Order: sequence, then C-alpha cells, then structure tokens
Amino acid sequence: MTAKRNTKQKSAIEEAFTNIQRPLSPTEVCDLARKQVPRLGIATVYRAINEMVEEGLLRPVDLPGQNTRYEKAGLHHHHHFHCSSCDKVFDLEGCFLKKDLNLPKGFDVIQHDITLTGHCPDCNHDF
Amino acid sequence: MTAKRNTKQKSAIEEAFTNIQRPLSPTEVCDLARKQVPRLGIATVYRAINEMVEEGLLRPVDLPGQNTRYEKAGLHHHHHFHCSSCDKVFDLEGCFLKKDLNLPKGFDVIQHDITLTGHCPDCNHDF
DNA sequence: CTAATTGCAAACAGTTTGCAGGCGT
DNA sequence: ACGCCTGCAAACTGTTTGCAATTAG
Repeated sequence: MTAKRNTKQKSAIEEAFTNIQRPLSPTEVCDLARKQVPRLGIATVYRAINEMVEEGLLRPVDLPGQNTRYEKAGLHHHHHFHCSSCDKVFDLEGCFLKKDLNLPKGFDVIQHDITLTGHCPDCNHDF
Repeated sequence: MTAKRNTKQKSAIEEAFTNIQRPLSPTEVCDLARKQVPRLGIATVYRAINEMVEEGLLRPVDLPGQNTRYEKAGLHHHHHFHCSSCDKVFDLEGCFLKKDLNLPKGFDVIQHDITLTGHCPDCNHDF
C-alpha cells in the first residue's frame, strides 16, 4: 500500500495557502512555512507543491516574465493582477476576454491567459 | 568616442529577426544565425539581443510559463498566440481585452497581456 | 594599432534529483 | 522496525559575466 504520511512540513506548507489567499511562489511559501518549521528546505517545498498539483489541490499560475506561483485549485475562471511595486499577485473575478476575437483561419484556441499589471490598492497610495 | 562595430555575428542575428516574422527565443536565434556563423556562441546572442532591446530595436515578449522571446519593436498593440504543439509564437492583430473591466477599487492598470494558447494552422491539420 | 567584440568557461538563480539519516506509522 | 520523508548538496536549464584571444576601423 502507498502510505502517505502527515508531517509538520507538509502541514505548514498547506497552511500557507490557506492563510494567504493569493497565488504564492515557492520562495514565499518557504518563508511563510519556516515560521513553523525553521529548518524547512526549499526542496521539500517544491516536492510538496508538485505533489499537491498532481493531486489536484493546487494550480500553477504562470504570469509573463514571472516565476511560477501556485494557488488553490477549484476556483472558477478568473484572471490575475500583478503589482509591479510589491510584486504580489491577486485574483480578479470575471473574464476580461472580448467576445468576438475574429482570428485568422486555422488558429484553434484552447485556452487564454490575461494578466493586468499596475499598482495594487496597498501600493497605490504611495503615489 | 564609443565606436560600435559591424560584425558578421550581429548581422546574422539581426537577419534572423528580419527573415522570420514572429517572436524568437535566443536559442532559435542562435540556431538560425549559426547557418551563417557556425561558431556563434549563445552568450553573443544574448549580448546582441540585450543591446538591441536597449536601443529600442527589439521588444521582449514574455508569455506565461515560457522563456522570453523577442520581436522587432514598433509593432502596434497586439497579442500573441502560442501553439502548444510546435511551441511557436505568432502575433495576432487587434486587442482582445473587454472594454468594461469593473475592477475592485484601488487597482490601477498600467498594462495588460493576453495570450491565446492552442494549435496553429500548420499543426491543426494533424488532428 | 588598439579597443570593441567574440567564444569559452565559470558564475548565477530557479528548479529538480540523489542519497544518508530522521521520523511517522 | 520499515520505509516514506526531509535536508543537504550536487545536477540542470536559462541567462549573465570575466577574461584572453580575435578583429573591425
């Protein structure tokens, strides 16, 4: 039989995603989880995250020019906002894609990704 | 005085972008340019590309989960199509962003990126 | 001639993997 | 006690940088 184990490192990693409700990078997760497991290795974070992706608990969030972040799976279709000041990523409800794309013949669209970049509410009042 | 030189490696690199009218990765550029300069080093390609970006001749094209590609600068606003079969990237004319975004208060959008993913015309008839 | 440019290899950052010891079960 | 899991270090990929040799002007 398999025999998946419950370890404090995995719990700490899962908790990071529960506590912070926005896409997190492996480094962010590691920093957060180290508050509970100080000697936590980054490799363990990667292994745990990849497992959780396989199990369908997490979803990778790839943004242009950014390292992969991860967020809880099962959220309904949405897009992302990337703050160029604090580098945080936020979920934005709803779909921003135009209805009528009018593409050249032969392009078969399976998926679309939209990223808005700018300043988030927290950073905005610095300007 | 400065003293920018014309070398066959730079010409070969520039020609790659002139001959192939779609965003190219440094590796693609290197492979293409090596047809003319077989001993061309990848570091030279990176250096030339970065210079051309500084000079405003090229523009970086970052797509989710992909290495940076580059395309000639000065094209008017457009978006990109990424073929998941052949991994090529194509420019698509026009803007696909909805007019009325209706974001939560405080999010200040400076820029947006849209990537469509699917099969390109060449790959499409394999299905 | 002489300094910008190249090619190679070493240095880096992010991610993955191998392995010996640690720890759930 | 068994063997999954962790931490560390080594391996890897994409990109940048240092340096001696090459070469454009």
